[in-house]
Amino acid sequence: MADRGELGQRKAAVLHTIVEEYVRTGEPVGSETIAERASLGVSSATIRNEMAALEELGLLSHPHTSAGRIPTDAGYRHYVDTLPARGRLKDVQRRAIASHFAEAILDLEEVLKGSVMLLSRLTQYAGVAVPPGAAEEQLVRLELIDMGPTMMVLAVGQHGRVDKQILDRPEHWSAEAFHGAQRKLRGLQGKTYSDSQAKLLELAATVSADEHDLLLVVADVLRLATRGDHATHVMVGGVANLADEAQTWRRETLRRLFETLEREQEMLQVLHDVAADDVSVTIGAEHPTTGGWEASIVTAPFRAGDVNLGTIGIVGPTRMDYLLAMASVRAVAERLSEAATELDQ
Amino acid sequence: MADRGELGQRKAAVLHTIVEEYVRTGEPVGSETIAERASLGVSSATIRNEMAALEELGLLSHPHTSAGRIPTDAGYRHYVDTLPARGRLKDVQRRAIASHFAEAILDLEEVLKGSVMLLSRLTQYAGVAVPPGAAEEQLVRLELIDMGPTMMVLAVGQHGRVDKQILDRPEHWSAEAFHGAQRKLRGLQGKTYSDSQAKLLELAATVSADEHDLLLVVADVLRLATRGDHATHVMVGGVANLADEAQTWRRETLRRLFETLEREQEMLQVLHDVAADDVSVTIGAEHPTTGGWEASIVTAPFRAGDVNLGTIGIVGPTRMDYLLAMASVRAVAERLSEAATELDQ
DNA sequence: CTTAGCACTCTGGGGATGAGAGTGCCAGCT
DNA sequence: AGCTGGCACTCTCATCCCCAGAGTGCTAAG
Repeated sequence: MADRGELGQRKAAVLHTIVEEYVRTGEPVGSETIAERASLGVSSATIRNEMAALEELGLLSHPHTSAGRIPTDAGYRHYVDTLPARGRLKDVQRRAIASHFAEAILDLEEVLKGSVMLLSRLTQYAGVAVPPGAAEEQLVRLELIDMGPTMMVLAVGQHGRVDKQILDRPEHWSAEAFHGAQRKLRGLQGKTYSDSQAKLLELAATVSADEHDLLLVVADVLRLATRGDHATHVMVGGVANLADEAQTWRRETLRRLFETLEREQEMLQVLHDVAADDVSVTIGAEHPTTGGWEASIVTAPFRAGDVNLGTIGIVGPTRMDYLLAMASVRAVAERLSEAATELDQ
Repeated sequence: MADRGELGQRKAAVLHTIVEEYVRTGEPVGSETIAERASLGVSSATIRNEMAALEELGLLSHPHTSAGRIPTDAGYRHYVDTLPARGRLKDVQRRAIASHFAEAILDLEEVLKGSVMLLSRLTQYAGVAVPPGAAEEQLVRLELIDMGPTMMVLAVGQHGRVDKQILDRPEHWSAEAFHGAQRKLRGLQGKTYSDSQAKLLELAATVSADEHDLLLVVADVLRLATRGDHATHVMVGGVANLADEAQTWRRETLRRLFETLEREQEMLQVLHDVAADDVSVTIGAEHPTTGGWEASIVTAPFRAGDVNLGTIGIVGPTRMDYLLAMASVRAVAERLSEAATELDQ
């Protein structure tokens, strides 16, 4: 067996057992328990020495003298980083995932919503997702619609994305400018969002001032749609799980957690910060925002081919079943990537 | 002063004082307190007699022998029904509402979302809303878009509503049928959703089988859009307020409350059940669903002219500041109606 | 009908206590 | 040198008791 981290094999084993036991029961774990559970062939006294050392290293903590140990954030971190194997989901869970992805995918957004709920059911935590930006998606419709006193910019993407924005008509309004703009927009159908946006800025320079304004407004709608980091809806689902009795959060912490989950901008920021190439785990105070709520985040990106589309994951207590969470998020993200890749062709 | 309900003036006054005091402090209210607060000119002994009678009537209850009284659901009901006057909002609150509706309304859906959050901030409870169905809205676009292996039905309403649905192509697919359908749909622009739906069913009878299928699919999308009771998104906002420490809910109750708030269908059902012409209050067990969570719902419809569009309101604990809640909901619903009416022209 | 007075009830906080869990350390063993 | 049994020590938590305080319900008198 290889060394785990820099701890030495036995310390690592002790740490792992403590994390798993604590996650399972919610009670601080004593040396006896570990001596029984982890088959290390040493007595509880030896375990006690190891635990003292682990506490010295900042990986464990002591609620009080005569209680067992609980992992610190750093302890969880070490545990997660030295997990010997990927978690395997149970058959029920695999079936749940399979059946969720069984039908042909029509609308990625719908599937994503469903996946968030699926993750929340699998893990009993809250599911979150950042849907794809539209940059490389092709436009199948791009319209400026006259709605009497207002106008609507409407963009429809190849994969079913629809962006709309309703705006006041610009002050300088003329039917010719409007029709001119409409015609130019029609010419952009088939191009990608970002190409169209660039093209619009170009075109805007060549036309009348009135039409110029209109085209810029449309360009701005496209800009917002392409930026994954703004004005996107963060999807959140299954938050009721966080209010479960099993969770140890105090009311005030729970409240702040819910508040953040509701603030899309803040959640986007958090999810953006924790994004990584593979399954990523952020534990408690590792992120300034989550530090305030004793929560951990497990996310993974999903892709179409090689391009990252978005992020999906879960939010739960630091005392989390990381193996389950990581396996679930990984599995769902993979299926989602397959689905998105297929859709992309 | 008129009789309040069938209780007699003094009993009603005692009940009102108990409700207000209990809502304010969260503590059971004793006879002394009432004798001081309600200036009835009688002693606490008399109040005690009245309280015993009110308890007999099922309007008050006793946590234990030597505690004060707290209102039952029926007690709150009587209180709400015999409120002497409409609540007046404080200046800050009126200003918050005014400033929220200060800008010209462009997109009713956006305004509605904002209004839900506004209500949740005003009352410190959770805001909810059922957005309008589309029945009487005019279609400004109705399209069938070829998206390769799938197709999208896209409907855009006069007031900014956008409905989309992505579907598999029907088995019997032909370019002619598709173009035929597209042409017919274009002819429906300017009509209302429900007229268009009816017209589509008519048209479907007169065309080829392939085209028939396409038109029916579109008709079904319109049908869903017009039904306020299905496939609509219930808007929910400010749920974090419900997790506040001041709320007395047990964890399990809180959890069930959140669960229901997340289930759109169930919330739609509840909000549909409690809907009324004016501000409506549903207290605790008065509704089977809310009975389970010791919560009350205050809602009001909003209208454009005379037609009901949707419902907006709040969900909070039965121990709620009903005066504030009703005044806030009423004020926001009124402003919303004004805005919607203006938009309608 | 109202009220003062009073006995009674129940809660909740404040010790006190003891069992139990778990630690830390030491001395002896391998 | 590392492991272990043994043991004293510490701290929590549940329990019990007790009492003050709040509030009631009833009675008898105004």
